[in-house]
Amino acid sequence: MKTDQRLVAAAASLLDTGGESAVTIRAVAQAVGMSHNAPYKHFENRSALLRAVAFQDFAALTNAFAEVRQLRVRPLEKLKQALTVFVSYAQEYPARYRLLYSDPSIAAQGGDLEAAMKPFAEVAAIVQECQNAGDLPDVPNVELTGLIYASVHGLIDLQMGGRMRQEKGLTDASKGVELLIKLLQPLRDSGG
Amino acid sequence: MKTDQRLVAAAASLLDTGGESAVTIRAVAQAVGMSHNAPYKHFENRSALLRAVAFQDFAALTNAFAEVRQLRVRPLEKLKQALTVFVSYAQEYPARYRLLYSDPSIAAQGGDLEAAMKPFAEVAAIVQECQNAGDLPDVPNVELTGLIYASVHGLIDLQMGGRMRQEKGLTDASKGVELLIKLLQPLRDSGG
DNA sequence: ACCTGAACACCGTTCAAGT
DNA sequence: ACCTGAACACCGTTCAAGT
Repeated sequence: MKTDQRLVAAAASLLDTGGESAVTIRAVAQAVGMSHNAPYKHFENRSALLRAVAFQDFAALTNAFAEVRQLRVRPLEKLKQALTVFVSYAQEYPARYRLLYSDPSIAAQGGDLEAAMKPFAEVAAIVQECQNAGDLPDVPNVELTGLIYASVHGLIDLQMGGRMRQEKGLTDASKGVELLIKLLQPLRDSGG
Repeated sequence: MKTDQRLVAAAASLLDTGGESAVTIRAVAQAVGMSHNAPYKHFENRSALLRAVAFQDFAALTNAFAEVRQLRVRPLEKLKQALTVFVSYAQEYPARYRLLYSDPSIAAQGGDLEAAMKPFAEVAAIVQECQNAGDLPDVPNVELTGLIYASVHGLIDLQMGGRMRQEKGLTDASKGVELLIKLLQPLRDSGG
C-alpha cells in the first residue's frame, strides 16, 4: 500500500474511532509510523487529507448506489434501498458522514466537488426510473432528487445531533424517509 | 450589560465575522477587554459559551416563528413565511445557523436541548393549522413537522456546503422549500 | 524522493496569586 | 467576586538538514 493510501486509511480510522477532532496530522503520522510532519510531503495540509478521505467514501457510496440501481426490483424499491444505504452509512460511520455532507472543509472549492456529485447522480437516475414508472411526481428530475437528497440528509443530520427526539416522533431517520416516500406518491389509495 | 452577556455578544460577533474557528476563548476575552482566561469565571469552557450563543438564537427564532403564527393569513402562508424566516436566517448568519443546527457542541447533552425544541414546537403548531385546514396531509403532526423541518434543514445545509449546485437544479434552498410544500399538498389541481 | 528535529505561533485549560 | 500572569500539553505548519 502506498504511503498516500496508508495516510488516508489511518485518517479514516481515526475519524471512526475518535471523531473529526481526533484526526490530527500528528496522530495520523504516528499511526503510520512517520514523524509528525512527514504527511506534508503527501498532502498539502490537514484539509487536503480529510478531502482525500471524503473522496474515497464518495466513490464507495457511488458504487453502493450503482449496485442498488442494477437490482431487479421495482424502481420505488430501489429508491428505498438506496436511501437505506445512505441512512445506514451515516449510522455506522457518523463522523465520515459528517465529513462528506456537513463539513465545511469539503465545501465547494473548485472542480474537486465533482466526486461529491456522483452519488447524487446515481440517486437521480433511480428517481428518474421512479418518475418514468409513475411512482414519483412528474416534476423536473434534478429538483425532485435534490429535495429527496436534502430531506434524507436533514433527517440524518438532525437525528445525529439529537435535535429531533421530540416526544415519540421521529426517533430515527428511517421512519422519516418512509414518510417522505409515502407522501411523495402522486396517487395514494386512501389511508391504511 | 452584564459580563456574561458581553461575552455571549462578543462570541456571536466573532462567529458572524470569522466563523466557528474564530470564536476562541482568547479572542472573545480580548474583544471584551479581559485577560485571556477570565471567561472561565463565567463559562465552564468554550463549548458552554457556544451553547449560550445558540440558546440565545434559539429563543430569537422561537419568537420570530411565534410572530408568524399570529399573522392573519392562511395557514399555508404562515408556513411558507416561517420557512422563509428559517432560510433567511441561515443565509444571513451561516455560522450561527451551523452552530444551532449542525454543530456537535450543541448535541444532546441533558435537559438543555429543550431550548432547541421550542422553534420546532412553533413550527409544529403552524403545521397543525395547515393540517386542520386540509392544506397538509392528515398524518401525525410531529412526524410531518419533523419531516418538513428536516427537509428545510437539509436544503439549507447542502446548499451552504456547495454540495448541491447540480447543473441548474436547486441553486437556492428557497426553491426547494417551494417544491416541498407544493408536493405535500394533499390535493393538487393538475400542473401549471 | 522521502524522512527528521527544532522552532513558531497559535489553542484550551489550569493554577497560584492578587484586588 | 472578579481579574491576572505563568505554565502545560496540545495543535498546524514551516524550515533547514539529513539519507
